[in-house]
Amino acid sequence: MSVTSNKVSLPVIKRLPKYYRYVLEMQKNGVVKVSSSELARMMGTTASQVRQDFNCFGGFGQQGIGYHIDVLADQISKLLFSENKLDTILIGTGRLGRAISGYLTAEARGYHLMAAFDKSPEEIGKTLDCGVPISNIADLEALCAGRVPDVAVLCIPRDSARQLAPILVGMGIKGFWNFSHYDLSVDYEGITVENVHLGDSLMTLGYRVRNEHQD
Amino acid sequence: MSVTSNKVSLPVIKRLPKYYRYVLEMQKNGVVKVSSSELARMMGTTASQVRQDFNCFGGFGQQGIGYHIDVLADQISKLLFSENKLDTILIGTGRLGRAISGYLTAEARGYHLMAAFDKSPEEIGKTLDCGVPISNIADLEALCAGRVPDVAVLCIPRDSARQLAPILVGMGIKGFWNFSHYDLSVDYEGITVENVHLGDSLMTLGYRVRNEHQD
DNA sequence: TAGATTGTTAATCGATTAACAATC
DNA sequence: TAGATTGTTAATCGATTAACAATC
Repeated sequence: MSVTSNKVSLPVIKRLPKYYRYVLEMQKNGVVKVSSSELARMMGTTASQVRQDFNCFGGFGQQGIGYHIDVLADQISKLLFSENKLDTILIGTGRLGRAISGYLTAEARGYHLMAAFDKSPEEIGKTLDCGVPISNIADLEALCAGRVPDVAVLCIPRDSARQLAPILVGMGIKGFWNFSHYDLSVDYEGITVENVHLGDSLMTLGYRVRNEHQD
Repeated sequence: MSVTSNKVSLPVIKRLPKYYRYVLEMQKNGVVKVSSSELARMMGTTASQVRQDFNCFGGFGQQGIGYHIDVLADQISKLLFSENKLDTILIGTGRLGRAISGYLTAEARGYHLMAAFDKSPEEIGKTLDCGVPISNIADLEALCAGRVPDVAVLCIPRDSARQLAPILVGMGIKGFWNFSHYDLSVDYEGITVENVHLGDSLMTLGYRVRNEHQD
């Protein structure tokens, strides 16, 4: 029942939020139990994979019966969200940064935005919609001296991210959600990076649309 | 030299934009050639993989010499961008939609934003920063009758995306860049979807920060 | 020619899928 | 008990890595 701790593979971890969405939806609709094959059809995968995935965490089901939605929802949410929210800082409050900050505070569970930073004098001193003030990026280390953030969200250009990276890593931040065109994960091994490169993603889509759907 | 067309695997395609970034940067810095091992170090992978990847497209290098930066830049850009930009529509002009539209028109190559849609009466009639007017989502099919978009970017809630999906697929749109919490790829096989689920990505990061960096 | 480095085939590794015994 | 469905081991599949001949 508890995490077997034998290091769960990244593909499995990345599927957890998707399981969670489908489970929450079924729960909302009053569904009580689900089989691995039903869940597999929703997920677009196989029943085998569903069972393998859940058994990475000890198994959530009952032989002969299936999976109870409530158990699934409870167990997966325990995996995805801990009791303590992750202290998070936002770096870069441009258009994308602001969209992300709204998302972070309004929709995302498990994160707490403790500060936001920008280098532009026009931005500094303003306040985000969520009430968090925008601080001078120069004061980053001073303002985080009392409490080291768990996670930094980077919405700044490539070169700025590159400059800042050693400072952020040096501060002891362990996780990055990276919208910069800069690959933190390559330069700093050992830290956890979730890259969401909008440009890269668009290029990939373009390639596939052109090459996989020949007109 | 030309694409061997034997269906390139998705992992390879997804690495192309990253290769492209590093190659462009080297080109900017006046670097003339690079070896597979140098490129591998930057990418965080092996020289073998670099050579395997490039050979999916016929091979861009010279034995004994390495890869000419100019050749790489030229070949990879040919793979990633075609002569004709992809006609693109944006659906949902909220905070995230607007950030994406700015990105799409200002920074992303290979795409042309032909129209934007929203259902909110306050939004309809306004104009995005890039000059594209916001149309009523009810007029979607009428406005796209003349030219079917290649790609749709969805920045709307889950339920709206679900309602709209059959219409969009029915219109003949082949590619989706999906910021909704709705998994188009599962319900409509055969279409190309690039999912960029901000929430999922955050959940994954949280799991990894908590479990891979035990304090 | 000798050294370097690619292109390409072979080996390994890991993730997915299949099979089946356990059990509700 | 019989049917259903999980947990788990085995087989397959695909992607990554290693090895080496080709060649600049």
